[in-house]
Amino acid sequence: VQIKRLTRAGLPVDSEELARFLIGKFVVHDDAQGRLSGRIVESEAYLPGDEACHAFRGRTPRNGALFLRRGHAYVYIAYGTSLMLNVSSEGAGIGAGVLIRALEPLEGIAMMERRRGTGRLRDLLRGPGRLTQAMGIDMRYDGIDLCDGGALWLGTTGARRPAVACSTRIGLTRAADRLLRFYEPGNPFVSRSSGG
DNA sequence: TTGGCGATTGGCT
DNA sequence: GCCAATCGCCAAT
Repeated sequence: VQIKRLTRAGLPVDSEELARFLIGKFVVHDDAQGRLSGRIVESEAYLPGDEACHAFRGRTPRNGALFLRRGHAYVYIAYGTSLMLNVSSEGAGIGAGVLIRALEPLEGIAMMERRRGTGRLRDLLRGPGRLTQAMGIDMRYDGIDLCDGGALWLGTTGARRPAVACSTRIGLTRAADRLLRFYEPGNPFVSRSSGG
């Protein structure tokens, strides 16, 4: 299967549309030791004016990447242990993003197994903290452009858009009832079969 | 300077 | 399903 780079012009301009659009697309990391890739099966949108969005209280040293024009990586540490990968999703100066919550493994599975310390395929990329660990995505990628030909990028095979279901976002206390989580129904690599 | 609080995970019941 | 571990961030002191 040939994966082609997505350009910025190919990304929807709206955050919620981008979160839907990314289901069925690919995250690719051209690591020094080889290519790692997975198909996006679950995402969440964090919108401008959304209380759950890290950008809600304005720009800070941590969340600066959310304010870059769409198609940049925002990487942060959750709970002191897990790294989260997001794609900035609005114009420059507007803080919003899409969290990548789960991938279906495609390439580099042996390296993912080593990094995760498990041979269970289903546990490699299911969950936002797991997928960054397996793919070798760390804080060095915070703020990088995913559309500039670099080592971390978004791709497509040109396949037909899959079915997409939506639910409430996972793990939130604020704005917990908004239907901004998107996933491919029935896909076993989705972190949970439904939201709240 | 500090303490409360997470966009989670893994282990155990 | 429940719960503790873990630590950087940032609002309030």
